[in-house]
Amino acid sequence: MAGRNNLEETLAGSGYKLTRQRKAILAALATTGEHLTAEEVHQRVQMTCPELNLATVYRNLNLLADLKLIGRVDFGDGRARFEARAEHHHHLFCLRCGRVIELSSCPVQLDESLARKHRFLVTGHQFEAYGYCLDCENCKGGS
Amino acid sequence: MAGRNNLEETLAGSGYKLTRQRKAILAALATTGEHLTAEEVHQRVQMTCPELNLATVYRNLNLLADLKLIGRVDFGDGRARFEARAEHHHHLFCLRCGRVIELSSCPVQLDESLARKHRFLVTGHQFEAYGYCLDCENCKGGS
DNA sequence: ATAGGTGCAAAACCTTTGCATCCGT
DNA sequence: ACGGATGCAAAGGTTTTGCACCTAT
Repeated sequence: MAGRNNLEETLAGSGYKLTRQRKAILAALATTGEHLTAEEVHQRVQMTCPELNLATVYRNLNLLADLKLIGRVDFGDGRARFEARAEHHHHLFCLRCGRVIELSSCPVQLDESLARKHRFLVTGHQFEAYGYCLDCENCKGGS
Repeated sequence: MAGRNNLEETLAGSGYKLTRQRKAILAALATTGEHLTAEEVHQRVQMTCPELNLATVYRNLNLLADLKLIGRVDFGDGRARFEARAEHHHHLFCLRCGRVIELSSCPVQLDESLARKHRFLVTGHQFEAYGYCLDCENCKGGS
């Protein structure tokens, strides 16, 4: 597997230092499948790195996301979320319970005709789908 | 055309008052094809309604968007933007000059198999594409 | 040793809210 | 006249920044 080691090597290889704080942040994301806000990362990191400051969490989450070592997601609720998976992918977000389902394939069809028609070079996109997971869909009408 | 009149009637018909401020805000959006932040709406409205407060702009943009009388867009830069077009549609956003191109068709293919596979009811989605418009693409390498 | 990283506190930024007053119906 | 709407100011929440000190290399 190309796990944490790969991340750490890449980080160090880019001229960035491998600090205790960065290890803790990477570990917090790597050991959960969830999509954490900076605040949540900060909370989880308290256990292994109690003095780690929230500003440092922000600085590092942004750095790691810019380096594409982690992923940054926007569920439209006004705060950024971060996840271990760095590759391009999308999510189904439950509006009721907040559950997140990862999509393995990208449902966006950006063909060349679109680019030609609008004379626009698409370099990336962001897509998130909203709705209700099975559990929440069932009790939507109920209670 | 079902223009401003329609909007005003819908608003009044929903039990909401048709104030000078709301007229000005609707007019500001209707007379531009752009996607304005609350701050930008506030600026443009100064001409016709100098005392209109920014808080009122926020209250009304949110109300109008909730009533689906205007559209709310998120380009991922941390602030909401609003536009006259209320129907579901998407954009190409130029990362260099900020130009926005409206897409007439939705390039997202959310078929039923996806819902079935993940046992998820998709009620909406948000999608924006990023890249470079023709002008910016040309001078990207150059200067 | 040195450049980069961190902690702390303060500020920036966008947005919302409480309350007294005002205005559309 | 009534209830919703507004203006003002203050606060809320997230994220960034300045600076002195610290630390990985």
